[in-house]
Amino acid sequence: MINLSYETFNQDFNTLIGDEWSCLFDLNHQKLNLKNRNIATKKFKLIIETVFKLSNEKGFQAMTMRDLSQESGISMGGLYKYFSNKTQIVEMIHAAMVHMAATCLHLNDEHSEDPIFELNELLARHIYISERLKKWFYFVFMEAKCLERPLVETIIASEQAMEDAILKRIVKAKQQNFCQCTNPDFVAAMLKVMLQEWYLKSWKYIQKDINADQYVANLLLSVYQLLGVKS
Amino acid sequence: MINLSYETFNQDFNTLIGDEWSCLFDLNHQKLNLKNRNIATKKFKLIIETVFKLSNEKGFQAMTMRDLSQESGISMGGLYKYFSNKTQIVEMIHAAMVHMAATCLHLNDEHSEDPIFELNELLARHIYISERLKKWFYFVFMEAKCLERPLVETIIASEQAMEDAILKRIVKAKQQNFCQCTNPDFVAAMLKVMLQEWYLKSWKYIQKDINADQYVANLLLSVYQLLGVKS
DNA sequence: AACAAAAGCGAGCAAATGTTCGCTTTTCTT
DNA sequence: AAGAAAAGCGAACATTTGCTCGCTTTTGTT
Repeated sequence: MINLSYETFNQDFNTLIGDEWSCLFDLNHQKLNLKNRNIATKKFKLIIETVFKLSNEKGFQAMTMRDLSQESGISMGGLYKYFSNKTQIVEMIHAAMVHMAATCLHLNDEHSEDPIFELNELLARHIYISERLKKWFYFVFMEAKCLERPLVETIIASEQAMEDAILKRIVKAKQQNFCQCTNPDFVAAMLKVMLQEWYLKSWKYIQKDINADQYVANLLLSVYQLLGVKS
Repeated sequence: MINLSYETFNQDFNTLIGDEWSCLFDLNHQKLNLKNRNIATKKFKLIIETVFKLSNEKGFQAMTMRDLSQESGISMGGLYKYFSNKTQIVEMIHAAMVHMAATCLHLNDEHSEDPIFELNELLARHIYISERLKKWFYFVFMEAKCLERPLVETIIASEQAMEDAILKRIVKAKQQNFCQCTNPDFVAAMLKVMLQEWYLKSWKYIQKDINADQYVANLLLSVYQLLGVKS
């Protein structure tokens, strides 16, 4: 029913974007006066992964610059070559994530005739990108409050956009008599929340030994059950 | 199919527990040397509601004691009569919430023969308690990281317990041939996450004018669809 | 090898933050 | 009404925290 797998998605991601850290470099090296791409991407990797680790342990606000310095092994002064202040760390992470997600997740791609197929593909793509950028999604979700108001609203809006995109496909499927769904809004909310579940509770699925492809399979099965898809 | 409503639940809550603020008083007045119940419950209400408000705006960590003082209109010294340090605020809120939830949510009540009915009741009860204690649930979910490790693990464990309780009823229903469910784990995760959705995204449902009872109705409909309940 | 530019360092500064304590005001009992 | 106890106050203190800047080390080019 769907011709995607995490394997192939991940290859696409690699060719399309490369890796997360050079993306960070590309988006920020100008204003930070970073010249050596090789050094800088390595440092970005080290710093941001440490930020993820410490934020995960006690939250971004509670993480001090001294914590970050000690844990990453980079001095205070050294750190500030890679961002100009603490809140900019969150902004950088958010901006890079949005950039990467937008590059490979095409909400408006509707080249199929079958709205159910479109829905499946939308869901699968989102699971795959959040699998690849698991820690980024988790971080942005948990620490969004550190951002400025307008940016927070951007995040809420893009969440809503995903739910709307799901809803749109369900309604379309219903109109075209592909399914019988009496509560499209609720089903859309349910599916969107299960997209978040994948990166918010990833430890649970690692523990259960369920990978992204298996999760997608479960999710698509639920789509059929919830929508009452006619075979 | 289910004889519960938020109306009746709320009445039970009031007779069983009274109100949130006197609960806070009862649990803490000894160690804080608070004598006047009347004054103290009013202050607790004022302080904790302000904590909810400020935490909601920028997070508990980012909220300073001066913010809390200014917004509540209580002096710094005055505040410290109602808790002994900042982290104790989170602990107090958490402890009171657990106490209230445990008092009126009985995970082990299985007096019915019908496991589907039991499942419905479990879900409805949880929606209702999280409706009543909406801000408490939201706060604890968002600020759990401020707590000590063992307490955080308590929270994770109780979340897992809810999912397990749901799963148990699904499996039971399947064994007794009430339904045909091929992915009980996934369905259990889905239902639990929709319980959280109610208090994490409450603004969405206020906006859509969907109340707790309507949400429960939607949820129970999904149970039927996901489990393939035989009529 | 020499030199300039980039990267890295960490003690030190200013501001912010949690908490205290001596004092005043309110409350309640007798 | 008087007095004692509880509640409330806010300036002051010690610590923490984000951040800078003069300096050293590393890197890459000629």
